[in-house]
Amino acid sequence: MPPQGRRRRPTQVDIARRAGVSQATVSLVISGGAASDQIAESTRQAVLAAAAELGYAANVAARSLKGGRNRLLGLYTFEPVFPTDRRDFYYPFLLGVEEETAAQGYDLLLFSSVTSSPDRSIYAGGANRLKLADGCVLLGRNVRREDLNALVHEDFPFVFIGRREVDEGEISYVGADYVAATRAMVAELHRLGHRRILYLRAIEDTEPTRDREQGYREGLAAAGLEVDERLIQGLADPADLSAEHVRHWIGAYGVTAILVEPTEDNRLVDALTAMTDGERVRFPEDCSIALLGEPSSWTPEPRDWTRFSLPRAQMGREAVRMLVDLLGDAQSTSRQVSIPCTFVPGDSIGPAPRTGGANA
Amino acid sequence: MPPQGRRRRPTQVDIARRAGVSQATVSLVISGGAASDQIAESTRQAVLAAAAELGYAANVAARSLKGGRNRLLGLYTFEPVFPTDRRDFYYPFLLGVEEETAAQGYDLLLFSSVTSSPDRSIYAGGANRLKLADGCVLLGRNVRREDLNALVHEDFPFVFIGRREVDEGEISYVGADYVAATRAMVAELHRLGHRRILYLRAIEDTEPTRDREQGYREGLAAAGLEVDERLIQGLADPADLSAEHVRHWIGAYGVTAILVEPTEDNRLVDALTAMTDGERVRFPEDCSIALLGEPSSWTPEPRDWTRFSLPRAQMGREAVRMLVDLLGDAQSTSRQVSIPCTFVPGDSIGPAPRTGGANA
DNA sequence: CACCGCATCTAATACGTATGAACGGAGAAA
DNA sequence: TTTCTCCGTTCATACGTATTAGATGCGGTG
Repeated sequence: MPPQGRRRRPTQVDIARRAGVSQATVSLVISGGAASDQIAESTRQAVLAAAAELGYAANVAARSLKGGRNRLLGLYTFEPVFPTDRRDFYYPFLLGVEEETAAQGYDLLLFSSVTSSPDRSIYAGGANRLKLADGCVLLGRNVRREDLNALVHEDFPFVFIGRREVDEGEISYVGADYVAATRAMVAELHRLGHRRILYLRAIEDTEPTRDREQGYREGLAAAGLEVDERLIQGLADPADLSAEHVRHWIGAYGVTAILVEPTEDNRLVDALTAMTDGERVRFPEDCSIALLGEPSSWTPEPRDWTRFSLPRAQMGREAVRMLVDLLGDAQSTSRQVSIPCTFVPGDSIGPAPRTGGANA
Repeated sequence: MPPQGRRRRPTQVDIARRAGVSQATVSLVISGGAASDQIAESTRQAVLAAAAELGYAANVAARSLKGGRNRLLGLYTFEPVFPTDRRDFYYPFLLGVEEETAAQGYDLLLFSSVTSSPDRSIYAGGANRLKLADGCVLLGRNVRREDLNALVHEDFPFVFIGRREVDEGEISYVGADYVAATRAMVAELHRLGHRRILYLRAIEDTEPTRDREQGYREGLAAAGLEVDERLIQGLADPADLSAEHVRHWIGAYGVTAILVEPTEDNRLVDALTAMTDGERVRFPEDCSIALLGEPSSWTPEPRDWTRFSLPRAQMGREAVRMLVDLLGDAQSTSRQVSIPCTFVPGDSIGPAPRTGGANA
């Protein structure tokens, strides 16, 4: 017992003693729910008064230990969030998540401690800290599959922002419709007369990348173009993208337009800017280029690249709505939603040059 | 009870059964700490093996229930945070708070539900929800004094970002040193030859405003200038600031420089931009002007106003460090820290016009 | 008068972990 | 042989809450 130390937090037992009732009664009154109307109004008032006087606040740990709910939603990011460039990318998601969390009357628990641990597993401390919350929104490109599997296995309610697949069963997610957006981008380029369209994809084989590739293939098919596998190139690091590469592709393959997949940071935009600054390649005069997504919120308008943008805040809101919905559902059947992206015209694509011939 | 329901998470009891020991032994092995070397090596290995096979993960709720603490820190904002302009202002604080929270091995609880409630009292729900966390960082200009008093009264550990005073006792805070920063700004203007310096202060009488005024007075005193009370004007809404006002002050009072207190949004910058866009007043040709602080992170460089900026991320970090320190201290003596601001030279002040005479 | 229904409330227990006290066995000292 | 010590392990309990199965009292009914 702390002799003169910080006062112990009041518990339901304290309230019970003060109000002259039992702890069980206090619990019934406080948690409010179904059985709460079984309580006489006078008793109820007495309990509430005592609680207010003592400044009572329920103990989250105890509540969730018991299996009850504590009106907390968690947010966990698989990426380290401290690099500021990425952070700018994730901020809109956070905004949407927090806004909808508030609207639903929940509080938001940011799992920072887990995030900062050296190995980025949810189970880092030997414990699954996520379970402090009633449910959790997950985020991030580099997912630990084994963690996802474990979560599904444990039947813990969560929603992923971004489409994700998992070996054992279906998971709930709110994804961006990269397939449709990429398909539309190909269609637009085709409308402008482009026939040789290069697709620069990320080297890792994640769902977003697969979706873009599928959209690319579908777009070509819809335009009646054959897929030239040489025009699908893996790009390990966007910073590698150079004027030499572009000139090579134009010369060797007759490429007139490029679709490139951005990373969450601004390496791609930096590389593009570097190319155009020296006038070594001009977009769209030498070659059209469009971004299959939207990188980190570039600061002072480097250039209005043609791209599509995902409604990140909206996705955050939608994910929270889905999660709350999931919490209310005893069956916990998984849900999947894809949200359309917005086409941003920009100024980096233009008509295909007349001289560019059929070079298939 | 789930009849065929999903597999229950393994507990220490499960491990104990499998390894043929007691739950207590498992706990001793798992938690590892001091008493762990009391265990025979063979037993230890058996337990660890069983734990690994079952995929054990400790239950955080149970663990923190036992310990009394959650390892949760709260963050509460007195302002509604949804207007995006303000949000940009508060974001750096959040960044710092979250970073240091993570570094300290805590998780961060954003009190969104309280924030969104119509009356913005901590005690909105009848109970003090802040107590979900072990301690809390508070933020925001428009504080509810009665809430602060109650918190102090309840002996709940918290740290305010920004200097705050309270009737009953001292509270802990991490503030910006507005006094010194404003004093330095006055000194700089004096060095440039200015003698008639107007101070536009917020109309509300909050600590940050009082500190700036004190710095203004101290700065004048240090420069050997008398305080002309007419040169201290209250400004209800920064949007009210107009070219007519400025011209009037120049003409009637011989003002050559203005110090103005910004709000957390961008109304002030908008008003300034509106003035200069029409060339109705030129800064610093017609009049020097400096901002006593830094408004919302203006998007695409409207102009590099002379100002000082507060290290918001650092303040956030410092607040968390202080809070954790507070948690470890049984006495819970209050702590106060003021962090110096950074002078941003900018281009909106210049030498006082020669013609400007002593007009006191 | 026994019985029932009803409205309120309480006793008891479970959740999973940590930990101080207790315990049993083996050897050593008496 | 008895007593003591020490080591490795277990017992028992507490943490704060939610929940279910009763307990209690009371008015009405047959």
